[in-house]
Amino acid sequence: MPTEIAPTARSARTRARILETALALFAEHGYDQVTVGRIASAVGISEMTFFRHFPAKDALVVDDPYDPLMAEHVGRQPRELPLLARIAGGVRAAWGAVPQPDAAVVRTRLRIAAASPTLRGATRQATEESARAVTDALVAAGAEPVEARIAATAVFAGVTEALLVWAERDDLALGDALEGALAVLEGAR
Amino acid sequence: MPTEIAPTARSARTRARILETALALFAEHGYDQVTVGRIASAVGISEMTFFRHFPAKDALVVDDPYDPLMAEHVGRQPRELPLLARIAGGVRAAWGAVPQPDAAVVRTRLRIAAASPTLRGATRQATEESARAVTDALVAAGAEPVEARIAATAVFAGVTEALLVWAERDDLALGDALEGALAVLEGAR
DNA sequence: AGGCTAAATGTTAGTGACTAACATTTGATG
DNA sequence: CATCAAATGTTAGTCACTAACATTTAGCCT
Repeated sequence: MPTEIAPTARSARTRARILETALALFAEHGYDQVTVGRIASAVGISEMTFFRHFPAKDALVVDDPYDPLMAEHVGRQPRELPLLARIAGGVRAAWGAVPQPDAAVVRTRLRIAAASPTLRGATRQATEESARAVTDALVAAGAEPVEARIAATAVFAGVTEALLVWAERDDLALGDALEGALAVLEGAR
Repeated sequence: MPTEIAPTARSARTRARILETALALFAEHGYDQVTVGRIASAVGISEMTFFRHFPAKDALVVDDPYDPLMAEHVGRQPRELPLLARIAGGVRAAWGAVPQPDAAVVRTRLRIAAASPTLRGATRQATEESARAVTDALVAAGAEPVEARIAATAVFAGVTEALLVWAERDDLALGDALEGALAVLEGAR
């Protein structure tokens, strides 16, 4: 029998309980005020078990599953465009192709992230991986590697900033915030 | 007599010794392998004294004194240009106006930073402040605040990435690396 | 030179994120 | 129901960083 890759149902349940409990505590008291020990005891597990399900405290808030999709769409953009425009266009296309996430949940996470300098750093760190995926796609499409890397980093930093701005507000649609950022990054503003 | 603002000579000497010792240790063993305790004992001081001179371990590597200058030059760029181009132009102008730093020292620091994920995060975090300074200058010059913030974040992320790329190489002049990044960010590529 | 005072440094004790090694429980499966 | 692996627990430790309080050092005035 091959090694079990998919997590057990039990494991998945524990993980979900940790996440749920932690986000609620963060939203109420602030990320930095809630220790891992407090989360663990609220869930009814040991600290050690927490770290078996999440590699770090910040992994509770920072997560970013869209990289491959964005890389794919960026790779398909017309090569004549400047790099920034190709990436922005790819992000726009990927956004249109993905099921719209639950804005309330995303906003909760991003608000938590925006409120803590520690977490803003971790969030930016996470964009490094998105940028790398997109860089690779551009290079595969013939772009110069250093230029691709710089352009991808810049666009994702800008998009991340737009998400943080959006999270802080109540009067803005997620799609509009994204579109505004992409316009800036395409040089339209 | 007014309160002494400037640090004492003794304090400045201690600070310099810490910095020197630490950078040498980092360059030899890697940032994450060198504990604060090790730095302190190499210098011949207590850990506590270390933290009196530097707020955190990463402050030894991450430092960034050019913000006001860049904000000033960005504020002077022609308002008709797109935001990215204004900021890129301002960075270019500021770079021309500043005494060229000792490339070897800068490279050492950036190499240390590039080699550790922790530190790359801290470096990016530090660019947040540059971006804010420039954002304020743009807003003062009439730009829309959210757009300015996104553009500034993107440009500084790109420039930072260019510096990290440069540090990894031996065959590239600092000015050329910067110029290449600015060209990308202006949409010229 | 000799003492005064403030800045610099040291000591001790603690918190919080994380890790390693090893023991125990739990649950699905034959 | 016995079994075996996955999940969890326990204990002990490291490292960055902080707080409170004691001690030393160095410039300065008489």
